[in-house]
This record gives sequence, structure tokens and C-alpha cells, in this order.
Amino acid sequence: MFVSRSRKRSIDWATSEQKDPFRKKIKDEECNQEMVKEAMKQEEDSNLIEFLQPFPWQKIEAEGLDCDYALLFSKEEADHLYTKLEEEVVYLTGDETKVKVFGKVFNVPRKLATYGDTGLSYTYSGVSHQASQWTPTLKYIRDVVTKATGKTFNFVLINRYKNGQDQMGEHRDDERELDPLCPIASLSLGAARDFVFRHQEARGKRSRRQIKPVKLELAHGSLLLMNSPTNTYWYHSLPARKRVLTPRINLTFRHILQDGKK
DNA sequence: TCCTGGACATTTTA
DNA sequence: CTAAAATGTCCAGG
Repeated sequence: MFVSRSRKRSIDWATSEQKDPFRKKIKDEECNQEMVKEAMKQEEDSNLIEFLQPFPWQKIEAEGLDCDYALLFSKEEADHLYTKLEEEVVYLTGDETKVKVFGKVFNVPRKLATYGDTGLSYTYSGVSHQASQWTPTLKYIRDVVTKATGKTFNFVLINRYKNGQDQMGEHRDDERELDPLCPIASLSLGAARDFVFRHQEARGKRSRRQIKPVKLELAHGSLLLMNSPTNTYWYHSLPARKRVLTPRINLTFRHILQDGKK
């Protein structure tokens, strides 16, 4: 079990914009892009220093795999964010929730939503999703993730697993529109779930190599950073866990390249 | 033993 | 060549 305490952070966040200087700074972004770029850079630097010492990251490494894991939110904060997201997030319905695998169309065994900057869309397994506008809570979480990582994100894919029967099959996030140098930041809220990485060359009966899977548990309020080149060599999945009876909401923050279309 | 769930490999095209 | 799905087989543990 991973023991750590997340940093103390004011919990009266969403209600009062003035109390959070970072949110104020984000508002300025809409006025002056140049100034904001500077401000963000300085923000990143100061936050890097601020978080370097007290923030307890756990490094997860294997051949071609590079991840960082930390408890980003305390139990109380995570509970609150979970509740807010249950109120705010609108999940896709109908054809938007279908996926094409081995030529057949299926409904995904979970609920999906996509939020991000205006005009962004994300495509995988034959289905494209337009990003909805950031909600206040998603914006807040995005900014905390930025503070903690020093990276910026313009998109978030939300997966909601209603219980341990909902799952995600093995795959890589190897879409062209993803910025390969920006890590994918995966925030977990709700039920803890196992998460499994398997090396591409260790899959299948005739696999050439025997590389052990990397398994971890994603806790309530935790953040997992999947750094380059993890997604080049490793598949990941969220396997079914029948004994899990409560929901998990997963937010994967990404950086999507506008013009990097296929 | 029986039952369940987990770890895989397989599938061959809305 | 790949595949964000479901399904079947095998096996360990209770």
C-alpha cells in the first residue's frame, strides 16, 4: 500500500475565483495570449520548485516504461471532486458510445465523455468525439494537474466505470493527434481499481520475449503520469474486478495537436 | 469437488 | 499489418 499525504490545499476552491490566484491567471489567458505564455512558463517553474520537495511521487520504471504516481488529492478533496463531477459531467449516448473492434461495432463497457478546448476532437477505434467546453470542476482539476506536473493539457477523456464489471481492454494510446512528448495524466476518483501494463513483445502465444506485466492499484485521488515512450512499447488495461461494487471516474488529460491530423 | 474469478489468447471484419 | 470488443480455455484458491 502506498502511504502518503497529499499537500494541504484550500478546499473552498470552486466557489470563489478570487481566492485562487491560479484561476485568475487562467482567466487572463483569454485576454492576452503572449502574456499568458510568459505567465504560464513562470508558473510552471515556480510550481516545479514548489512541488519538487514535498510532493511524494513514486517512480514506476521498466524497459521502455516510465510512469510517475502520486496521491494528488486528499480523501476529502477527492470525495468532493467526485461528487461535483457526478453532477456536472454529461456522458455520451447512442452512436457516440460505440467502438469498432475486429470489424464489429460494440457499445463500450463504461461511460464516456470528452471535454477540452474549443474545436478539439479525438478519434480512436473508428469513433470521433468533439470536446465539450470545460466545466468549472474539470477546469479546476486540470489546473491542479498542471501545477503538479508542469505540463499543460487541452483535452480530457473521461471514463466512468459503474462497478467492477465495467472495464477497459488492452490497448495503447498511440493516436497520431496526441503530442508524443506530453505525458498522459490519469486522475482516479472513486473506487480503487487495478491497472495492468503489458509489453508489446510479451503478448501472444508466440511472443518473443518474457517480460513481466507491471501492475498497480489506482487509488481515490491519485494521479498516474504515463511518460514517453511508455505508450510506444506497453499496452495497458483496466481489467474487470467483480468484487468492486462502486463507480470509478477516470480523467485522462492529454495534449492534442491541432494540425497533426491523419 | 465445485464454483468463481483472473490471466490470457483468440477472433478474421458494420 | 492493426484492433479501447467479447468470448473461451485453463488454472488456482476457497
